[in-house]
Amino acid sequence: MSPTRIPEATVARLPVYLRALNALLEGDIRTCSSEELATAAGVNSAKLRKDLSHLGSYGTRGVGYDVEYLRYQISREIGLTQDWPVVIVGIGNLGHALANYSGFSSRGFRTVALLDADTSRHGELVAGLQIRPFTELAAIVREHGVAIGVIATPAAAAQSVCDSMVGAGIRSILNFAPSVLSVPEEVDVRMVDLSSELQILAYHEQRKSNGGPDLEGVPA
Amino acid sequence: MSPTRIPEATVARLPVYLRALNALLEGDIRTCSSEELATAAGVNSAKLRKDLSHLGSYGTRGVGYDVEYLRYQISREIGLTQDWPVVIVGIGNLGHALANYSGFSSRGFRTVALLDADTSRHGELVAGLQIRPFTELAAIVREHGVAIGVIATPAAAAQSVCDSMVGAGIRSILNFAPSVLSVPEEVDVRMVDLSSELQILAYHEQRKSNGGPDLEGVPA
DNA sequence: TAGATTGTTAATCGATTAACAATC
DNA sequence: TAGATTGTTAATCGATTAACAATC
Repeated sequence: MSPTRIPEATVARLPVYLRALNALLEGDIRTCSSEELATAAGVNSAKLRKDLSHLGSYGTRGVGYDVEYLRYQISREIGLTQDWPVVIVGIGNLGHALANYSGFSSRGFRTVALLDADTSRHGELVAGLQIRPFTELAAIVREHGVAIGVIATPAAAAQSVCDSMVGAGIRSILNFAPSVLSVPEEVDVRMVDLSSELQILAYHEQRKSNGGPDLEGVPA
Repeated sequence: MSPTRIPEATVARLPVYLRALNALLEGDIRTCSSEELATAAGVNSAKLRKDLSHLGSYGTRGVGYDVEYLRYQISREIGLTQDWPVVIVGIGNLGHALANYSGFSSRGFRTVALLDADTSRHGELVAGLQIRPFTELAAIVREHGVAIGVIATPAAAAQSVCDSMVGAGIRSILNFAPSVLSVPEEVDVRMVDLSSELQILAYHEQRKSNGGPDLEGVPA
């Protein structure tokens, strides 16, 4: 009943739980405890139960959770029971990969157009859709009611593509280009930086190799 | 002098600062204040200064930071002044995109091999490298001292590829396949889930459309 | 010296975790 | 009733932020 504010950290884990529930269902597991689901999702069970408690009370004490039912409740909470038309701009290798990515064309999301500025690519078929001119963006957004745009262009083009998206009425943008985007307050941008993750790994790897707890590898 | 533990949240932002510093340098800006750098990175300046204070004292009060010098210090902290040989497994569209991704072949990282199980792809040239059989993994890891492996295979293959990587001595894995990986304690896995981000956007978008502060859109 | 801006302090806020009462 | 497991409480931990003393 209450449109409770769900903590941001919890929201970020809901997709992980959803994936774990799907994996359980594929293994024909119909019921699970918080312990089992937490293991499948790679978190600890106290955190999982706390997270789920923000959505409501969808388990049964002494028994556990009905996998199918919990999956539905999480999907509904995220908004995946609605239809989300998506447009992808920049159909290089990454855009191509995204267009084919199962998570982008399943449950809730529907890629309605692939746009690229390169005229020589127009008409080319990718993931069952023809690549179309970037200039058609506004018309496509209007026609399909697109609320989410994905940017997979080179960094140099990203801000200008972003501006066009905002101008066309898109208020949620997923940015794969390695550049910070300026947007009006009401627009939500999420940045996925492929190389950041690699750098974070390198940081930890370096710590492993170098000093154990009590500095080591210091030349005499 | 002290090998201070840098907070995880700070580590995750260092790549962002690095990118912002690179952008400033490209614009021929040699000096910046915490305020300017924070804007370029998309964070607030108090957080930036707090983050940088964990690395050391690399600014000048009343003046700001030397862009080049700060960039070097952050690079060194992350470990990018070392050479990190990387191997990518699974050369579909995503693997292809990663192989060409600038962040993967610049400053510190060096892709030494692209592997795929599909024999029909072997020998194909991608980003200047020939695709090689997955069976050569162990030999390549040994030869080049690979410490970081990237998985860009379909979900079904990911765990088995991961096991082979661990067996070959890789201790840091970046996983783009949508599946949770089981690894020994000493192995570090980071998961990049392309569709999670889309789902998080959808959640917020849904909130925007539906209820303002005082529930709305409730049918009478 | 006056102005600017860092690096640090301390207060606040949010997230995690263990423990357990509620209850199936 | 006994056993199991949720949902919640409360304590701990870590991250964020504003404010300002230090200092260039």
